[in-house]
Amino acid sequence: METLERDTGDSKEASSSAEIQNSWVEAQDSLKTRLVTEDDFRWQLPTAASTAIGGGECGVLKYVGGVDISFAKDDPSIACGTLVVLDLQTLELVYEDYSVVTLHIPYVPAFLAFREAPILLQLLEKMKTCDHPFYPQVFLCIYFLFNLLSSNSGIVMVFGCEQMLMVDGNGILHPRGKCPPHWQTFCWIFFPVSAYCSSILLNGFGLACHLGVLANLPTIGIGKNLHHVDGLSQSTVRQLLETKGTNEDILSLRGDSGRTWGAAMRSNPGSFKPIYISVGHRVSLATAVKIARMTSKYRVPEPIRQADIRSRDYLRKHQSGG
DNA sequence: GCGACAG
DNA sequence: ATCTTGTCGC
Repeated sequence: METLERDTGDSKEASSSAEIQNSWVEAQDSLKTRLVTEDDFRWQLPTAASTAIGGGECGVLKYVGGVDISFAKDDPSIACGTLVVLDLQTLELVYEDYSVVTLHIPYVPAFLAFREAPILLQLLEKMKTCDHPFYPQVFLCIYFLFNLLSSNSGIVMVFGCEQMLMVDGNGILHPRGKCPPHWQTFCWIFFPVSAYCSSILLNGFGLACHLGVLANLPTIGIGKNLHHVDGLSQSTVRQLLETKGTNEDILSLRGDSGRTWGAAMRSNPGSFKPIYISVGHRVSLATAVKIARMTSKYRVPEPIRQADIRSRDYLRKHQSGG
């Protein structure tokens, strides 16, 4: 039987892939109970008025982070994790950091986070421990206290109150939330209380959710391809976009069950290859779409695109020639 | 039973 | 995720 290696401190245990996947499912379910799928942050999105005044006031979202991972062409186990932070107004880069590591966990569809989250969390931790000029220092102390009092995760994140993170990968648009058609409606009518509890568990839990919960950060998930779920497929989405014509560039991703998993957005009216936006953590879909739109110069929003490009460049420069 | 399956 | 050439268009 195929086995995967698992690091448990000093000793390495070999477990069957089925066992490991079961433990991954448990971990996802447990983290999922802490997931917040509505707006839960202190800042506001910049408006025309706030930018006219200058955009420097407290409370207006000023920075957007982006994370991505690239891989070496010769050795797929060598990876470069990247964290960038862009100014939301100018889309200029204000921070970048890289970490080249060897990955031992394979990519398994629906369990991407177990492969990629550790390296990305490490970059976020590192940023937390260093002071950076664009950090709102006042919030930093308050937020730190708040985290100390309320945190039940092992990671206390101080990212400031005016930032959020875009993740290359999905949020709740993820297959573990799959449910039979009309099951949800049935439950809401006859068992409203348990349905409320289930509605939490029915969410998928992709990389963006995983990172958001562990780092206690607002996150949104950006997929460049669709992870098929609840009857949704790339061809379905393209057909729907075609029937919508050029009037609308945004499409709500409603599955067979009636559940909305996210949104498909195309930057160009003529392009039928959209990006897939979904809620990560502490951000509603409406807000996620707004932020994706205001950071999109090209098909892929800038935070993700910059992380993507720079990650590949960094790996190229540092694997050959030093 | 078989295929599909983010990065 | 990565390997890949040119080509068409702003």
